[in-house]
Amino acid sequence: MTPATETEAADLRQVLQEATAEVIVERGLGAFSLREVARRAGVSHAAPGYHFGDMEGLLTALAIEGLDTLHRQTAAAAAMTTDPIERLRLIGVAYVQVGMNFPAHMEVAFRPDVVDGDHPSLQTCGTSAFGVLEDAVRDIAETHNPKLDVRKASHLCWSAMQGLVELHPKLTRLDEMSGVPASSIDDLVSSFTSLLVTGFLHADD
Amino acid sequence: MTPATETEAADLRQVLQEATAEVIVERGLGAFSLREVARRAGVSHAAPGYHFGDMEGLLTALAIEGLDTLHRQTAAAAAMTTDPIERLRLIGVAYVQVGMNFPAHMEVAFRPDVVDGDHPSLQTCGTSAFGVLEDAVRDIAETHNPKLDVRKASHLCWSAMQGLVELHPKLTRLDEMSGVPASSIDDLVSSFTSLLVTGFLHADD
DNA sequence: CGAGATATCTTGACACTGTCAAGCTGAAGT
DNA sequence: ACTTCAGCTTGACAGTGTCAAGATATCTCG
Repeated sequence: MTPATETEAADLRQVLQEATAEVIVERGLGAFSLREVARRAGVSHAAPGYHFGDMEGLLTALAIEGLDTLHRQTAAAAAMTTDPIERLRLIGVAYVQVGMNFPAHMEVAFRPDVVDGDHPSLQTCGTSAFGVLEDAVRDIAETHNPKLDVRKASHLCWSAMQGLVELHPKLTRLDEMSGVPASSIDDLVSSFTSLLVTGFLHADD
Repeated sequence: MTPATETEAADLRQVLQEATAEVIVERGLGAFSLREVARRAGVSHAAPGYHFGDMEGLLTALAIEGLDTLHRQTAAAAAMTTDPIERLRLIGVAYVQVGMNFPAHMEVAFRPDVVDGDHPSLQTCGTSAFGVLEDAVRDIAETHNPKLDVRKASHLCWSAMQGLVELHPKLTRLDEMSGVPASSIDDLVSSFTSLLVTGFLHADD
């Protein structure tokens, strides 16, 4: 109720982003409500708009936070080994773990219909996260196969991981319907990485 | 204004689905409006609800139509060749072309937050579409590498294609920002297929 | 110390929304 | 001719996002 200090205002922005993630996870993005976020944060319905401009601004801030987390966690994973192939696998595991630990953040990160895709920070964070992956693929190319098209191979890796995160619930259901024991997502990441790297090592584009 | 015959009612359902796809493409799914669909179809705001139950029902019908189209077009593509490797590439091209020709259908097809993921037809169409892909991968395993885990390899293919369709706008932008000439999506499909198949041929799980 | 500026809210209004219920109309069935 | 039914329309309601105006506490400056 009382006006906030700068620190309190920053705290409120963080509370609003946490409430946003909570509402997305509980209700689905399709039923997202800015007023519900305000209620959970204990402020009036107009407060989020003051801090973030509008609903798109708030969701964009959440997407930036998500891609920043993705970048930091994939960079940390990459630093855990000097073996380029193992590095790619660890990056994949980190990617999927961020997707599971921050589902709302990652869900909005690739939704041009609800976030501002032109936002500079969103693009910068996305470029940084992609860079970690591309560096790992480049290392593989340098040590095992200089013929590999690093750019395209990096695109394939990201597409595969992004597709896995999004499709995993559906693929799991397909497996269950076929009576096949579903794989854990970590297991799939390792299998995917193995198959992808095998292709990279033998590629002769 | 006048009550419809059964044929006219079916026509209206089709008109509503076409208007739905149009609104999604123009406004984005995040700003989708059922009343706008009704306006474009020239009926009252309650008519879509009568035919489809509610907004989720309408979007689910669109998703089913999309997956059915995907199944039919990937099956047709698969029938165009007897070479298993070329078949997989053609399936990938067909997948991406459906994604580009029916963006609204494919956008809602994987959105559990706006469609009814438990709808039997949605699952049946999804299973059928996946089956075309899995058959192609199985043929590759039988002719080139019996050690290949067909299920996981199929999952990888679908994840990669789905990820490509969704990420292609963002990846294209990353390429342009880096001064790299962006690849066409068909070119990427061919490169992806080549890399994936190379991995499949040499896999020894 | 008081006045003015500023940041950070709140309140209220507006137009739009999805859903539901009641009612209308024409065709089909008895 | 009456009843039933499918396929709508109209109207109401509660919730929504955004905007404008106003309130309040803090900060700055003379």
